[in-house]
Amino acid sequence: MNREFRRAMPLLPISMVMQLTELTARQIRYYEEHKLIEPARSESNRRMFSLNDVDALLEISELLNQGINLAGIKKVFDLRKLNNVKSSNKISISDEELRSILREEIQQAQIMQKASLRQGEVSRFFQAKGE
DNA sequence: TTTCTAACA
DNA sequence: TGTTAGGA
Repeated sequence: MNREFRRAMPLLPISMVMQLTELTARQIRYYEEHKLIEPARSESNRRMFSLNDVDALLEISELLNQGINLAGIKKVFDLRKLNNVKSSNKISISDEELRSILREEIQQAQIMQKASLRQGEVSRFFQAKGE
């Protein structure tokens, strides 16, 4: 149980995490606001990230690129916790179920994209009608 | 110099 | 999300 301890050790300042994840400070802080990560704080209130935080952020950007929104990512993370909490509690959620949910999230994201396009067309229509 | 919070032409 | 102000 030493590796876990090291991975959870807050060591990196936000500047390092920015380079490691290619994310902007704004994004990193934003994800923290939404509880996707919970970096520790130094005595001077500076965020101190652990390797676990870096991994989480890398995964967040991946899922984001796949079209999933923060709410979806939050679900995926929460489900994973619920699934990990104290050894794989016998039944809990299977890997297959987790992937299934992830698939649905991606689908929903695609649907939302199409919806946005339609909304754009609709708004253009009204603008044209007004002009 | 670096990072923090809050806020928005 | 970007960006910036103002403080630590």
